[in-house]
Amino acid sequence: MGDTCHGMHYCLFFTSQAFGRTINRLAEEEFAPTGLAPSQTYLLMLVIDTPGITQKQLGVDMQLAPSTITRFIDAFVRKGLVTKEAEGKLVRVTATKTGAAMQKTINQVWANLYQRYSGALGKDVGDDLAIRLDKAAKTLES
Amino acid sequence: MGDTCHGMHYCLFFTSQAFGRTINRLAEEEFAPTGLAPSQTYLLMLVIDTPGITQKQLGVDMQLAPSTITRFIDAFVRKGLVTKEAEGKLVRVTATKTGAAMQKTINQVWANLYQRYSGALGKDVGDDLAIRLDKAAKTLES
DNA sequence: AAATGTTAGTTGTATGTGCAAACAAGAAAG
DNA sequence: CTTTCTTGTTTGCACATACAACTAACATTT
Repeated sequence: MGDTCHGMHYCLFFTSQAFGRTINRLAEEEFAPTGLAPSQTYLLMLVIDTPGITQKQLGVDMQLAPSTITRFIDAFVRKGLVTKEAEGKLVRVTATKTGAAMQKTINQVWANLYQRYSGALGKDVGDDLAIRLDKAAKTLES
Repeated sequence: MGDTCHGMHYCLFFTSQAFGRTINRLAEEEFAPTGLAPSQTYLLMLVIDTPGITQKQLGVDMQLAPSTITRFIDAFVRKGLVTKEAEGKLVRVTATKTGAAMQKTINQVWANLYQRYSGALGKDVGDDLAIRLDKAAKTLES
């Protein structure tokens, strides 16, 4: 034992990646009705909840690179889900009526996903893990 | 609250993805000396530690799709780090001398990564999180 | 042992994601 | 006020990764 990452299976990097892939598979199944990938669904929710949010802020919230946000938002524009509005060097993003109308579906599949992993892990275990991960991500960023 | 995933920031799917991206950035920095991406480094470690391991098993261990394993292993073969040996429908993979020689470097960068996130999060917090994630991933798979 | 099903691996293709470079708008410094 | 520095966004490229369709080897059933 000592102070290295060994016991490979208990290295935080690798456990988080493996867990991420596992829960991503569940999410893709449950989010299929939205026609969007899970990460994109989350992005759309952020836009719906915060009209006029900047791409910069979306990147910070999701820990995604600016270029990734650009591409996702452009895809949403093409699908008519959001509008972009330049304001100086900023780009502000707002959901269209079509985009906002997806909120109900999103809430539904989201609840389904929650039920699914909570059922397997236990509600308290899952919630606790989510809180720890959120906190840890914020700590590591600084 | 109720039984949905809201408070988006405390949805296990999204917190795990955001955390995964954050720690992946750290890992890419620390693993740079190996010349391999972090996931590939882990894969190579598995092969070094388990000579003759099948590609199937590697996929299970890392929660990666078979096609991904094929491509990573083929890249290793091209770099002369491992050899593939067909045994019926199985493919067994073993590190070459060159591949095995990387173990020392890998251990070093691994220790660096561990130091880095343990320093930020606290050793016990990080270790605990890794154990929880490992357990949760195994639970969700079944 | 022939037909059928199952499992491991591969290849084509598509998407997610990041980095580096370019660019444009603001801000700061001379 | 110009020059320089910073910041938000975009675009070109590269790589990670998955799925679907395919092949090959094994296992089961009859």
